[in-house]
Amino acid sequence: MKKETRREEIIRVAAKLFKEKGFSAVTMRDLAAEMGIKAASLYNHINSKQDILNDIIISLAEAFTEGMKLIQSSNKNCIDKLKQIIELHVKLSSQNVYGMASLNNDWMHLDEKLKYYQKLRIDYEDDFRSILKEGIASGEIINVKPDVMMFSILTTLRSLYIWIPKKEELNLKELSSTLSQILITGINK
Amino acid sequence: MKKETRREEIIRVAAKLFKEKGFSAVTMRDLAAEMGIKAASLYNHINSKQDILNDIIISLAEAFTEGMKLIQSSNKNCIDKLKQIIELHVKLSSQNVYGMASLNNDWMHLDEKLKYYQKLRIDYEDDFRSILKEGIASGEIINVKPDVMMFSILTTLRSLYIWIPKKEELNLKELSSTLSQILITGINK
DNA sequence: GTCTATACGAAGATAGAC
DNA sequence: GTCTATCTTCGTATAGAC
Repeated sequence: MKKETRREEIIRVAAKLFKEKGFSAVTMRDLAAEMGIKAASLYNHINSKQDILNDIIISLAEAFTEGMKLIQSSNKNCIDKLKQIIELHVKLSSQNVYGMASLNNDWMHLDEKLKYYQKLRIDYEDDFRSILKEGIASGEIINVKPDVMMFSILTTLRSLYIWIPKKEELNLKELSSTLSQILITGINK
Repeated sequence: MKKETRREEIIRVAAKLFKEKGFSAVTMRDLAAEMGIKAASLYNHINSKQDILNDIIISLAEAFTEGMKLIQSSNKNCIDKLKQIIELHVKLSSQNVYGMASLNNDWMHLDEKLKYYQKLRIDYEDDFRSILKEGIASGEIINVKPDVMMFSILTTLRSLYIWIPKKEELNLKELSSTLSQILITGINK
């Protein structure tokens, strides 16, 4: 794999700080200190603090969009598509725990990219809801409000970043299948 | 009901702004403007910006703790206790949508109250987990990792504030029971 | 690629008049 | 209870030397 550029290193470290305190509470001096350099030096690699946030959030949002498009175009049934969505969230969240925090909590601080981000998010949710509605129509899924189902599943998946780093072992395959069981078939006997 | 004091009004308006932009991104000048006064005037009613956050978060966290203690001391079975927890979250979240945002996203900006908040949260999660473990022992609940179950249910409940204000009708009883169905018995047929 | 020096504005908060 | 005026610190960002 390619060596990490200085810019990528800055963005990675920034995401970690953003997760701990949020975008607004992290200063360029904080970030520089964490990198072991002076704040002014950061500007040789990035244009602005905003640019860092844009990069973190948009690249992740696009990864989710791409994953969803792949799942949609598959010929699986709806329950299997849901399982694939769960796997997608587990995979992307575990690969980029810090970025997921910004995606969830700091998207409102995007500037030029805000509209674009919001479109990606709405499209993603529309695709998700479509899968649930198909499942209801085909009889695979219970006929209760798809909005509430989507909200329930998606907020769990979107919060994975909070919780994944706390688990030592972290067998991702196992986590995906446990989550699938809980989210799809429930917890009662 | 008692008339809202100026201090309570400030805290209510602050919580609304904190939900939109986060604690760190809201300035005392923003808050004053929203109140129709000057920033200096705020300090006749509150001691500091920190104080506002403390008030918002701690009062909510204590309400959750109180609710959990009541549920625990009841003689219901575990599934019914879970349903009561869901009702508790729906109730408190709908009563204080803005405060829930701070509770979820800005708790790390607490100062003196941080330790106390963290204790309340950990105790709450311990109580929640105990209920799940009892349910597993009694055969009411499937025998999969209680941590993953708790995470899944609790993150959904903690995110209700994002979603509740978007629903026009908002029949709280109905929302609680739909959520109970989805979270407890799953979504598959 | 990093530094020092610095510009410029905005932050939280206080003093004291009305 | 609110105002104006102000203090002090800290924010992002740039210029130019090394």
